[in-house]
Amino acid sequence: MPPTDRATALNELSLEIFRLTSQLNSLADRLARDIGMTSARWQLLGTLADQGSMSVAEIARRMGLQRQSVQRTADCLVVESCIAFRQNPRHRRAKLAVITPTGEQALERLQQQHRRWVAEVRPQLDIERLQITAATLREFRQVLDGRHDSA
Amino acid sequence: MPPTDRATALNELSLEIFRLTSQLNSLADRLARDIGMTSARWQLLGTLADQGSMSVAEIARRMGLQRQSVQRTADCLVVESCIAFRQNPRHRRAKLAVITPTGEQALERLQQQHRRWVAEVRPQLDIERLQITAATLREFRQVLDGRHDSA
DNA sequence: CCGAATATGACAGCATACTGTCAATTAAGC
DNA sequence: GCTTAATTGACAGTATGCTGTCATATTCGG
Repeated sequence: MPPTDRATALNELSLEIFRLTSQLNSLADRLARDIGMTSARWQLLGTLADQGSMSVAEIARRMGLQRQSVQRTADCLVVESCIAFRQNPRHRRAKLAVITPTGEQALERLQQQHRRWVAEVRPQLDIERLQITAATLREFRQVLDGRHDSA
Repeated sequence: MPPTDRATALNELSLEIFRLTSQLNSLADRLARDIGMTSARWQLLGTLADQGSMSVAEIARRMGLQRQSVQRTADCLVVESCIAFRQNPRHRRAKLAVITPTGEQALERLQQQHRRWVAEVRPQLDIERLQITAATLREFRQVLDGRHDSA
């Protein structure tokens, strides 16, 4: 197989990933709009719910984003009373983000919306294929991760 | 398989897609930085190169973005003399974007950088798996879309 | 042929990603 | 223990998605 085909395959996959990102963000924004939430804030809230309490830098690493991006989203969530920062016994500067009752309530409603949507699309999805796809993407990402010095 | 697992699988896949989008954009920005280009502009330029000449609205549909987002990126590329708008015989308002010689030159250098990168990661990628993955993602996207076009 | 619906571009505003820089804190090495 | 490096949060600036709205151009139904 000539290198051209390989480049084409990579481009096709990349393009598909970009399109899907738009679709997923759009969907999440739509599901979250009724309760005044957005895709990015929902993602942060969900990550925090999985882990209990984390510093902003930890959340960023977990989500694969820059620290500063997460910081701003977190500040928004604090303003909306969905999360709060409490002192971190292990680090004076890096406070721990925790979900507030208001945040729990919002998340519950978001998850409800999400479950409803999953029920809708369920018949059209082969769950095992999606799992295999996620695993392949994870490997692909790790290849990209190991190449920061290419230029 | 209980619905919880299904939702988890969807979340895992979505998270992976978001992470990969960050990685891919970061990579493209890095490869393009030397020649003063960015990921988004490179993508637009590449799409235009594939198709010859298109209106902004056509490019947007092709890339799965909003018309207005593409318009602004296109305006940047005009300022940088990489593309130009010429009259459209079929539509007085919707002018056709075309690549200028400057744009061709930039694209050639970008593609050179890209080929170099592909050569680097080649040994670590199973091209057929990536193709299968892209196909699965396309189906997934079409479920989200609620339609079945084949872009 | 004409009026309504649709498509398009222009402009404005916003959400959220990025980078860069700085000071404060913690961790690591000698 | 002290110096140096790495981590963290804060702040500023930029890139690029989104939505909303308006005027204009095109297309379509009757």
